[in-house]
Amino acid sequence: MEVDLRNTTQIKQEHEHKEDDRADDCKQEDEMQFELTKAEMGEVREENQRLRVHLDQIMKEYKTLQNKFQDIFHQQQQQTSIAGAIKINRNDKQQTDDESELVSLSLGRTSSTEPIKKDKRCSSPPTKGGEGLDLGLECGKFEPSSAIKNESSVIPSPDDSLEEAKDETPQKPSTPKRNGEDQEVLQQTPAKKTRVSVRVRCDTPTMNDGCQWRKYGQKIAKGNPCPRAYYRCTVSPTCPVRKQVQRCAQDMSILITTYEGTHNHPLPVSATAMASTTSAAASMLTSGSTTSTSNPNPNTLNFYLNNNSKLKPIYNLPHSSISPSPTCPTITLDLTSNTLSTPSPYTYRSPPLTTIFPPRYSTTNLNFSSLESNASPISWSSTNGTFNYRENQMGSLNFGPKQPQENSYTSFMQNKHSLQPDTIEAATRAITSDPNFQTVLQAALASVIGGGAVGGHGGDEKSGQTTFPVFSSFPSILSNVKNCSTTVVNKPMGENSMSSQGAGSNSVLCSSSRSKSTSPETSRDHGHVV
DNA sequence: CGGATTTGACCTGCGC
DNA sequence: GCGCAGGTCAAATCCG
Repeated sequence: MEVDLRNTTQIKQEHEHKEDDRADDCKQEDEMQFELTKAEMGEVREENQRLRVHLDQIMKEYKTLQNKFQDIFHQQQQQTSIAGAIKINRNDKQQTDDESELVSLSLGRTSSTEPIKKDKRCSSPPTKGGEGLDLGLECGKFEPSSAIKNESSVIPSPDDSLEEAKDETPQKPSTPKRNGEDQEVLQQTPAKKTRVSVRVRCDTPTMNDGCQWRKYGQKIAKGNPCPRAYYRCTVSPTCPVRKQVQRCAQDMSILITTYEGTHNHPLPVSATAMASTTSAAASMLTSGSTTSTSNPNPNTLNFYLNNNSKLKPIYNLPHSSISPSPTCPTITLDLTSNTLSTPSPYTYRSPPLTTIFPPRYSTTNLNFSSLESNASPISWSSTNGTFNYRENQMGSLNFGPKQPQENSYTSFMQNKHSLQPDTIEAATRAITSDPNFQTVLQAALASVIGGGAVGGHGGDEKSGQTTFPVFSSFPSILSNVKNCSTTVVNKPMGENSMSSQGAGSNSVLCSSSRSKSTSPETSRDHGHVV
């Protein structure tokens, strides 16, 4: 019994001892943990500090570039006004008149064979051209600050409601004063409807853009034997988005779909690419920068896509008949490209890229190249993430003008040969840093890349994560584009509904060094994206 | 039978 | 003010 008691005591003591030890261990562990956390916090704080410094530096650079660009632009304005006047007098009058009412996003070369029809409605007097500037893509003067101001409206989100205000509180298109002073007022009260028109070769009655539509009317438009159909978005009963579908009078195989409004509801994944594109394009109209009065045709921005040494028009000039009236600024995304075959002499001709990249995505040159300018293109190097003068290479973005008088981008680029390379680089950086520009670019790319999903069997995208090479140094673009494009980048484009097109059709070959090799056949129909 | 489409009527804006 | 053209409405019709 005594032994037992002693044993018990002993055990008790040992137990207590152990508990003490454990407590000590715990204490030490806690202390260590605390120290570790402290150290980590210190590191984080340091990192924070570094980032802050970095941010300050970036902001500083941004401000400098902004000022620099404005200076450059002012110089360009003077030059352009002279050069533009000469050009207009020579042979560009028609186009000037037509394009003044339209914004054209041309990821690809402008069609040279499709005549630009002169429409009564679109041939407006010069004063009305200025009208278009106010709410259109006013690139005559590219002001990052104003772009930042409107940044929120530029981000192409399916839920973004660019025109919600317009649609929910219908306003009669008043006749506001169209001068620079009223710019802000106009932006706040978007009286004009912004439309995004998509031209695409399509055999089906409508193109599958991923949304649900209900037809509510049909009309034979004058000058076009093909009826125009009117559709409403039925995904949400309150959705203000409408679209018009019409065959092109000149080419019945071309389907012209005009979108109006912005979806006020979540969209199916398959619809996001188109929605992003239209939304972003529209936002370029509504959130436009301030106007250059000296730019006779500032509403046109052309995006050229260089594909395998051939410039492929992804977005090009619309037939002016599509633009219904000056009160409705229209962006036309032209995905019909087979009319063009001759590459621009100013475009870098890349070697047969199939030897370098998988055939399906053999190259990724977004070429904003000049058709008229003799200047070499400015390119954005994917290797160092900057724009480089006369350094056009595979996987680069080349921005250039089609017409010298078109907008600030183009007018700026058109005369770029007279500028110093470093100046150009600074300016291009400034341009590309603009949220509007990035948004439209990303949306356009998303549309191009993601077209298979939208145009074909919507909604069967895969969740592959393929980084578009050209974005590797454009984190902001990349991050946004990822949302709508990467899911479709890997999609075999042959699946889309446009695969019926001939070999001469627009083939946007999105190169990706990381993409898995696919059959050459699947590389053909990349361009038909909607 | 319910939802989608068709189609003629009506409304509105714009040019003359 | 009138006519024209584009856009929308809503009843009729179609279709699954």
